[in-house]
Amino acid sequence: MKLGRILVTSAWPYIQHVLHLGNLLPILSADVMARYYRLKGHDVLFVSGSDVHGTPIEVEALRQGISPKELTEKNHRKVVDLFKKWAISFDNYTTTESPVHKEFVMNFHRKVFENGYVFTQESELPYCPKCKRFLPDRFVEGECPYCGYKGARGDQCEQCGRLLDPTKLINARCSICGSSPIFRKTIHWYFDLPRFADKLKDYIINNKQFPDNARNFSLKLIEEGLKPRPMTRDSEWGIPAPFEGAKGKTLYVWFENVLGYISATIEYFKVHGDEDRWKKFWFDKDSKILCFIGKDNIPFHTIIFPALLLATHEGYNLPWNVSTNEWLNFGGQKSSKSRKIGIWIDEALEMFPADYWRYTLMVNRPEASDTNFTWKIFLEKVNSDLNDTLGNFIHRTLMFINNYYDGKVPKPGDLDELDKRMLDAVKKYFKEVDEALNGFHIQAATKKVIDLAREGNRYLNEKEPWKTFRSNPESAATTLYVSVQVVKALSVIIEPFMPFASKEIRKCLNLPERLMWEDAVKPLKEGHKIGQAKPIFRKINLSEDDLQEMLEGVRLSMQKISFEEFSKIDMRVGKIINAEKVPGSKNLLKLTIDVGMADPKIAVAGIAKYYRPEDLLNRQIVVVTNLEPKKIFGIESEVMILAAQHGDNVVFIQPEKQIKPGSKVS
RNA sequence: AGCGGGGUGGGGUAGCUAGGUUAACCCGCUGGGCUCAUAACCCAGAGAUCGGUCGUUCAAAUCGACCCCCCGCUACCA
Repeated sequence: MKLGRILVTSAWPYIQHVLHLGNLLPILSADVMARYYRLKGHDVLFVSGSDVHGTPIEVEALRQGISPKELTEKNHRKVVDLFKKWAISFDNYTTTESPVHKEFVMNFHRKVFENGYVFTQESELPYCPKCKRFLPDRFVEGECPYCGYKGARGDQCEQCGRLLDPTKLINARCSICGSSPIFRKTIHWYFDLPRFADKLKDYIINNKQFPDNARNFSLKLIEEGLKPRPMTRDSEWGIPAPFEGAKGKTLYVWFENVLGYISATIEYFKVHGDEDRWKKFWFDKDSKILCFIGKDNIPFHTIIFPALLLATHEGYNLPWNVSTNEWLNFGGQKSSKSRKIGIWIDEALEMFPADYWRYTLMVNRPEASDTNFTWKIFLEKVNSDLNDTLGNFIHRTLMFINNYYDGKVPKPGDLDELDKRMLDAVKKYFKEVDEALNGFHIQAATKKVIDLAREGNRYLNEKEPWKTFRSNPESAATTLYVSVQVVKALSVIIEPFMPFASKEIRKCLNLPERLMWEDAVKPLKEGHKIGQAKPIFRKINLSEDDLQEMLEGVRLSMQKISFEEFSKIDMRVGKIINAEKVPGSKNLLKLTIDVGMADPKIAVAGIAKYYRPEDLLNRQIVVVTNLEPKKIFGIESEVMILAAQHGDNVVFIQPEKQIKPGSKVS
């Protein structure tokens, strides 16, 4: 591909919650490609933003007792901060609440209206009198008329899979408040989608780089016949529908969030000067629009968005490619916040560096079909690929130069067959990664990076410079000269995937932070002084169970409680004044504890396996005094002692010095 | 129910649109080598007749038909 202008976009995450790793896939894929294109020297702009409107967000805000604006601003800030930590190289990450976006969207739809692609139609839709709102189909629940399942939703019964509509449900109720919805007449504005069927078909057929999943699915939809789509909603949280008589209606999110690709471009150049330059991206025919999405977004990007652009008659560029990923499952199941399945992008970074995740996600990127995330795979990728193969190759090369050549790239002698083969391999892999990325085969490209390191390891083993250093110094010098060229190439070609590691390696090589793609194959000169070698990756010496436990720990520690909530827990120092086994139980001790009150308190604690009663007498410990009492083995336990547990080991918490029983712990 | 995608050695994937050498790669396993390096690296080997059946063809994992299984979508859910 010759140098050009490319707008890279990723689907706008709906920020009802923080995203999980699956949600991150399109964003991460877009980042890899944006970084790659920048390295190649293209004129790149990478934009996205938070999708903040719509009913699910209103409902979530209601649940949390805050306004949709507060909820989405809170989540947006959180997500912006996280994307930074994930090294997502957005040029502009904005939101659908941005004034630029709102204004652009309203003007855009006025245009579409003026061009005659919008009409109104009245319909009867479910309305909850108590919540005073119209309900999207999925927010109506009731009994399935076919299988009798009680929790069926107005769009579909999850039990029998049949498509429903809210009028069919028996005993329908509002899933927000539980009262019975009524059906109320309302008017909505519709987009006349069928009029674009032929143009869309041509567009999709002629865009050869569309992946199969997006193309086939879209063509099928067109063949089956497009239907007009309602553009408006009876909802307050959204962008006002800019049509006459549409007071109180907002635009359906899918008719505004995709336009964010344009408004975010406009906003970027507004902020950075050069206000008209956004038009280069959206109207110049040599500019490319490249969208990354998950497979659920296909029709919105291959049909609705292009149709909207066509409806303006203004000659917008349509998406050049819509690179679509399949799903990432967790242990075979879909991510689910409520069922605690999956890993969230904030938790992940509390566990391991971003590059570990970036690599694992890209090398396992679901392209042909859904893939599965398991700890086993994660361990394999990090330990075997990153640490043993890539990290170790770099380290052994740099250590050798540090230790044997005073940290200077040695002067090579004549190249033998193996040397030439190695240098050719660098060029070969460099080219293959290039080709793979150009074809959006990110998974394959990621694998090839490790393959190059593997080639490097093989080369070192065959050349054995640790032997030839004495027997044939010229050969050893050549070997290390060649090896360090491989390291340099790696430092460049891993950058799109692992920007942090790339930077680390550059530092070890004493190279500038910024290099271009082509620099990968430009040799380091002899005599170049490199820096100190240090391991780039660390092995994870944990079992799958350990990792799961770690995740759960991280998850707990991230569930922040307010100081007020914490203050409700009354913890005090107690002194054990009596301890005896609970008759009939294996692991229970009955402890009598002085907590500084008139009467001592009783605690029933499961520590008999770890402590003998006589060892506990007069020991000071920490107890929670205001937990609700609980009967255990017929004994009322009034307080709880604090203990730490790791696997099969349990120890209680003891003050570091003696202190008066009843002293408050905080 | 319809549609889309998938079913490849023990695990994970590629190949399959343009059918043709010993079905590729990673992990794991077995045996060996090396010691520069993060107990890492390298070599060799065992292991799949490519979901099933039928068909097209000189030749099929790759094309066609039917069947079974998994995932997703079916647009007023983002």
